[in-house]
Amino acid sequence: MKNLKLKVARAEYDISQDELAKRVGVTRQTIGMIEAGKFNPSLQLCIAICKALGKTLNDLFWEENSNEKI
Amino acid sequence: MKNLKLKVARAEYDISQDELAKRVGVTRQTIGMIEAGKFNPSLQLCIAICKALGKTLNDLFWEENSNEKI
DNA sequence: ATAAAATATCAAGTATATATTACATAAAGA
DNA sequence: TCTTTATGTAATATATACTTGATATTTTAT
Repeated sequence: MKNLKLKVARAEYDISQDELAKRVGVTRQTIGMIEAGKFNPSLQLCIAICKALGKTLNDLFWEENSNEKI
Repeated sequence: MKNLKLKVARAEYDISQDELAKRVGVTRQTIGMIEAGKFNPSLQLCIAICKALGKTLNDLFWEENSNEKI
């Protein structure tokens, strides 16, 4: 499934996929694939992305509605 | 680095590494390695673990103090 | 309308998460 | 003591995250 939260957070910071990729040490393609929901990033990469965008894991990678707590 | 939060959450539920592993569809060794901090799990596995233990990504996998926001 | 920048996507290669099998240790109970 | 359960760890195998390099399309600016 697409990760729109990531795309939005990147837009808030006004940085390109390429720029974010450089900041977290991966390639532009990897960021593109994550936003497109075409794969399953590692935890460390998710954390690096969150830090680069001033967000937390829950902000960018947690689907509230897929959680049955309430 | 060790993931004590995961070990504690598992203890709260009183389930073994093996039991948690079965619930999330991996092997006991994989859970053991994550708790021991010996590798970098995938996002989907982290999410599955969180759901099995009634926690969120931030609860189990986010290090508050490694975040420079404040 | 054209150029530049950003994104999408693809094929082939490398690195690493995860599985499988196995052995070892410690704790708990019979 | 002997057995069972939980855990740690290691070797080899496989699946897949991620890279590299390339082309194509879309968006934005001039």
